[in-house]
Amino acid sequence: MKFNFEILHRSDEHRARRGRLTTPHGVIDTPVFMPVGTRGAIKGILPDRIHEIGAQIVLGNTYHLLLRPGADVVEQLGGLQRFSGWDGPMLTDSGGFQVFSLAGINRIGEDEVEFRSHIDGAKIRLDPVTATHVQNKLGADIIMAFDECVKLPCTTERMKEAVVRTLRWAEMCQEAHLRPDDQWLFGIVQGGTNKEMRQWCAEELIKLDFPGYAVGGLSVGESHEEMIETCDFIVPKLPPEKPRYLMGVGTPKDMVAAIATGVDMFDCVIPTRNGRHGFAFTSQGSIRLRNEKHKLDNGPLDENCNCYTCRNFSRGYLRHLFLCDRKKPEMTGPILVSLHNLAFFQWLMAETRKAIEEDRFVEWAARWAKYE
RNA sequence: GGGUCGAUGCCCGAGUGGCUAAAGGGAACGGGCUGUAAACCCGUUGGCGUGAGCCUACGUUGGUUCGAAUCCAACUCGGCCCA
Repeated sequence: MKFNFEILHRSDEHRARRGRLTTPHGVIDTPVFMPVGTRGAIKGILPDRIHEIGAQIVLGNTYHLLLRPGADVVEQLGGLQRFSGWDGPMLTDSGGFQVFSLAGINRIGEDEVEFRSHIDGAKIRLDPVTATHVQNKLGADIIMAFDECVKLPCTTERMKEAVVRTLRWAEMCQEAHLRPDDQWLFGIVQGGTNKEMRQWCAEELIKLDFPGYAVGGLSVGESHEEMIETCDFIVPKLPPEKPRYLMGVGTPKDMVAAIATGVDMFDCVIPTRNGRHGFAFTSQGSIRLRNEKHKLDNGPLDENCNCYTCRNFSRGYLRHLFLCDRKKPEMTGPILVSLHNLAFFQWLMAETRKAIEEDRFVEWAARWAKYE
């Protein structure tokens, strides 16, 4: 049994689920937060620390790895796990998000997207079949359909166009998929905050019977309330026995609220990016380390955290690492704060799982609704 | 002792009659970051006022002028050169 997903606990009071996802490279407890390692590395963090903080799965990105070093290179160097020194489960994004995030320098055709490489300006073509085959070569346990993520707000016509494309591409990805026994391919529900679009997209994808479903196209500018409202509408319509993944989300508040709608998986660059920028998440709220009030603070980032950073370094020291040269912090600072943030996100998920198991999720979620 | 150059906001430094509360940089302070083109980007930084605006500021004192950081004189301090 290479793959399996089981719900270990649920409650009648809410839709949060405590689950377990089994993959060829290991077991993942859900709800789960997946650190992002776009180019085959989580910026600043070595794999042993990723294990230490309890992360069970990390992300990679098709677009970036396709540009450099190329899917063949990764494949010949043993696949993404061997290549990146991470032996646990992995998930690769399809590059679909780059269609959106690199908007303005790309052309979207019926069945392909042309990018201008951000590295050297060369024209890069990506299509559903290529994106799938690249992900087959990279070898992650979970791979994603190549979708189109539209920037919000947008017209209904534009959204419909993207959903039509996403649906057609989803089927193409499924047909092109070369390793269905080793890699689970997830479909992605698009539709922005438009419920009609969301429902239609979900219904059509469900007909294709993917082993897991993602909700894409959120956290792209809409409010927290709109995002959660959309999840609250669409997540319960996804097959309950399959994993649900809310892509690109999010903040602690976003994630706990989304778990309440039935989401099982998250990924976000926020803990690492913000960590590099001197912004720490803690159980007591967030901290901007550059702020003067931490200058003489000898305490850890988070009294309740047991991560390497919190065990060994004070806020005052971390602040110093960011401010000893404002233009170019001591690299240890970004590394230590990224590590802490990831550890905090793992702690948050572990505690949330426990809260679900112990039937005190509602109370737990209320606490995080007020975060920040 | 003689000559010469200089003294600008927290620091460095531009400006050499009005468009100057004064370029630019540093430093300090603050904000942003949600499937990573991001160890990045953006603000604020004389005082008071929400604001129009008012006040105080370009070493000191005095002068020229409608008007001076900018021109003149003396002085104070500093750099360099000559004795």
